[in-house]
Amino acid sequence: MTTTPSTTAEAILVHASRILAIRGLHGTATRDVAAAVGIRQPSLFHHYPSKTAIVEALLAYSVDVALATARTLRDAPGSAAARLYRYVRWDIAYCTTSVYDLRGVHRDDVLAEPALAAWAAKIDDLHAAIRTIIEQGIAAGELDAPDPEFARQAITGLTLETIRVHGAGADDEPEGRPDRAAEFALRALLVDPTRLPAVRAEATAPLLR
Amino acid sequence: MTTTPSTTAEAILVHASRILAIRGLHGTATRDVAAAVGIRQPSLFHHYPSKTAIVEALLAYSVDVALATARTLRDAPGSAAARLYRYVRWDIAYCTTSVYDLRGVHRDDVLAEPALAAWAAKIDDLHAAIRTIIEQGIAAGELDAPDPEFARQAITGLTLETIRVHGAGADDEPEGRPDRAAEFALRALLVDPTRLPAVRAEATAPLLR
DNA sequence: GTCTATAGGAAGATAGAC
DNA sequence: GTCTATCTTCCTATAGAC
Repeated sequence: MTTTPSTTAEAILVHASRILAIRGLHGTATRDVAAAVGIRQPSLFHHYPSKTAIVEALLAYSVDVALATARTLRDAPGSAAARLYRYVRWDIAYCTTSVYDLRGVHRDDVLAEPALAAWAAKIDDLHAAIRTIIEQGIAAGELDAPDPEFARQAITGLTLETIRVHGAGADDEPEGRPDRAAEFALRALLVDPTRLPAVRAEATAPLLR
Repeated sequence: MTTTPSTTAEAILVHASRILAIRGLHGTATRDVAAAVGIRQPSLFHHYPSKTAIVEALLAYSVDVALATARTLRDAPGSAAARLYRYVRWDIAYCTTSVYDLRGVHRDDVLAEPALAAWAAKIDDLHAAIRTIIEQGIAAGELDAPDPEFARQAITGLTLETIRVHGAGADDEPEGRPDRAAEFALRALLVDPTRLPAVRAEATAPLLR
């Protein structure tokens, strides 16, 4: 958060993400972004062809890696509970240690924009991969959820709110957040909650290839 | 959702809430609200003095009752786990059975608006009441959470995402949603998860006065 | 209570100088 | 790569007729 961006294009993304997080897509004026960067509004368009392109760059940063990670974990060996723990932990760590404030990027005002429909579809794919991991856990008798899709929604809500609170600037140690969120989700889903330490241990170990 | 509003003022709230849920505060144009209602844009201002006043009416509907309910449950007798279950269940049922689409009302683009700061403060009070119930549960040895504030955030995220998905129009039975969300939260927090049926039974019974 | 007309400003984006 | 100047469109809100 305190790192000075090296290029103007980077600085635009940083400041745009922060304003977007608070004011939303339609409340984020290119003039305000430019002012935060320290340039005039038309200069933005030398770096990005449109306001939408700025948001797409942030979506790419947020969604592409998450989708790849979720699919890797979906197809990885090991217990589904540990893979789910690992994903939640990774996702929150990835978003909360980023230079960008990614709170605003997954909201309906962004994803309902027709020009961004492809990103909404990618997020659907991401959700499907996470749901599959949950279903694997249920099939293996590790997890218990009456409706895997509801469990996925619950984890999404937990994750997004954790990222939101972090972005809003809570001052307690952010180090523990990813693990706390993953533990909360797994405690709610594990058939045998006493397995949580073992699941955490497996999820914290280096990933097998 | 299919009920025809009785008055124009009501119809404005219904349609404004739906557009607000998708497009956000700054993306919700009074022209679009008026068009959905079937009147011209300036006619809105006969019923509400400003666009902000429309949002305030929705915030009042959403927050005032929730705050009163949370404070009542905070001070009510009975186990804290059951009172927490009851709150989550009630909150989701209240929002998902409303004529309004309340997804957009708790978002940062609304609550960061200077004119709506009083409502942001009320939501802080609401969160404090819920956190107190969690702390009561921890003190009583019923609940286990390393950080009560984090547990409160997790429940908020779970609740908001459940309401969001409902508003987005998932077609599965919405009847089960409030209980599923409350069960998810309590399973994650109960020291002894096998007590969940007893907690649910207490939470479903009529509230003592 | 709804309308037309319009004020007054802010938005995204382009043209072209330097 | 950044600037000034500007186009065009969209916004909230007001005035006043019916």
